[in-house]
Amino acid sequence: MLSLEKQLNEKIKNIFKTSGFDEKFAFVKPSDRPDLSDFQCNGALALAKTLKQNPREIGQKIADTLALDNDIATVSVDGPGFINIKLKNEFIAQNMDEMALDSRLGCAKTETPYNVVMDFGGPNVAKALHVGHLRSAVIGESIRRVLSFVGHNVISDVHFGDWGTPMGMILAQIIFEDGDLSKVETYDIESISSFYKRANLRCKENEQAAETARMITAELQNGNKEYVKAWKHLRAVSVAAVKENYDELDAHFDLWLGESDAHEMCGKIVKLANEKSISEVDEGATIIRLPETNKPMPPVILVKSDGGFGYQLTDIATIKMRVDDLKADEIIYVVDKRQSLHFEQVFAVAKMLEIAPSTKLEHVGFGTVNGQDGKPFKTRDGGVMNLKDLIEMSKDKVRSSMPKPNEVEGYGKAEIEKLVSEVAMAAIKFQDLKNTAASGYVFDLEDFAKFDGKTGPYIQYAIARINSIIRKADESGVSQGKIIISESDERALSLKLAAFENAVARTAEQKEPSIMTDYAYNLAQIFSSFYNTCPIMSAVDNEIKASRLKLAALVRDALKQALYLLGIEAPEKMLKAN
RNA sequence: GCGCUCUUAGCUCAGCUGGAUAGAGCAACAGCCUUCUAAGCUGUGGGUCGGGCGUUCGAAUCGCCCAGAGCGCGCCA
Repeated sequence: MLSLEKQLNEKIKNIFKTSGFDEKFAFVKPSDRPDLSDFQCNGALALAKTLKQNPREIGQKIADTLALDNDIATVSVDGPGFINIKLKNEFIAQNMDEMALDSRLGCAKTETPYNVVMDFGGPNVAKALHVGHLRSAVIGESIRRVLSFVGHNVISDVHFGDWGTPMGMILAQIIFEDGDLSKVETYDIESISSFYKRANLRCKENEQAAETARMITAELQNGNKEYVKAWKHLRAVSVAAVKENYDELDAHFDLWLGESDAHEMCGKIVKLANEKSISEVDEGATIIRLPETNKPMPPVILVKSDGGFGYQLTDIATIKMRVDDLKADEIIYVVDKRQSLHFEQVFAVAKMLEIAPSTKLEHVGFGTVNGQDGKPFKTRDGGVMNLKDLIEMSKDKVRSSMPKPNEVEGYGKAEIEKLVSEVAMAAIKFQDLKNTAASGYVFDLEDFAKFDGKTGPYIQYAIARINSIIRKADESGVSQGKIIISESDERALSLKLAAFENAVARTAEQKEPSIMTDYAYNLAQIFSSFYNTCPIMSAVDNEIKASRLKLAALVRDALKQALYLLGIEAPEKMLKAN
């Protein structure tokens, strides 16, 4: 089916076409003045500018034709030239009936599906995920779900940080403390992580230690058997730990490749750059200079003076692999926006090397999670907060508001814990996703355990209440019927439902999950008003009862789908302790 | 120094080709549970959209200047 808004746009487009107006202005948007109209078209204003004509006259011409349409209740031209459109209730109702039959809720699949490779997550060996990793995982996963719902073929790759200097630092630290690498394979993630922390400190203070670490890194990359063997263990343990984290976040990765997998290709890229004569050797490093602009554009270091590959080279090589092996039409990096210059450089080199001639490269940068001081968040001891701790904190808060296991029939320990997890994760993810990705936000521990107002649990709660009504309807044999719109809350709710497609489309276009959180919240909010003013099961009129039941079920479907697109679960019931 | 991104209600943030009375949530205050889960609903108060100039019939939105903040700028990733 075509969404209501799209149907309306078709009508307008036809009028523009027959009137000889540029069709690019032929579209409506939900009215800014709900007291005056359901939708407004500002096209006359834009047209007037290009045609140098009176906007009200153009608007009136369009409005007069539109008024003849059977689905339109009233059309008026107001103010400087807004075309205000009010739809007939029957048209909206019929649209809802169609939407209820459509498993995609009015969202047609794209006619031009792409192969999209998504690079998000970005975990590193020996580092547990912390709050800084939250955004990439949560935003990336949401965009992944949205793009694949829209119909693209999305492949996600975690792009594990497993090949840089930190590898040499850890190995060096272990050798420094143990004398050799003989005990490496007995170390778990905690000890590897603590080796890394000590390595970090030591290399900062001691230039000699840093030098040794770089040397070991280079030897590892050149295939030193002893180092490779130890490294394999570090990597395996880290991947296993990180997988657990991502499972809990419900972030899905099709590929678990890492920087190390691009190693061979890195060598080829260096060769290619040399053949094309775009690289040069400077101070012992192999670099590519980029065209001067008005902004600082440092050269890209392919090979460091110690012989190790630079991380930019890894990203460049990975682009080639994604284009060659995965046939990527588009590669999306969901990475901290502080890396924007890095990606600008990498994309520029990819272009110079002609390794991705028809692939769109895009960096979706997100802002940092900041502390009260406006700088990237640090705990009191100067460290970063573990993601696991954040999740536990939120779970504790949820758990304390829940009934104890077996207090509610069918809810033993396992069921309660599942519910606790679903609600806590909803609170955390929604809290993060409701912010525009590009802007950072101030970290407040309390925010991740809030369940009132514009939060994930609020939306889950709306769904749970609808589920409850539907269960009741099933028990008493009441079934859904044709939608009838008579109350203003029914009308408002229907119009919001009709906007689902628009919300999905905008989220996909802008790769901006906050558009979806906003929509989901507004829909849940309008439903809550409806819930209070329009009784369903106790409605006296059977037709109204059947209509409202169907409307409620449709809201549930839309909210569940919206939450799915955000990576959030929708529990059947929301329980609360007395 | 150069560049990028920002500055909207007490706090955290929206604001869809430039448009009509700039919107939410939280916090505050006042109501609503014998009625589909009160994690809810209804209402009230609260903003010279950082400052200035300009473009325009019209600017939170576009341009320039200023002030303030964050981030980035060759061998960490």
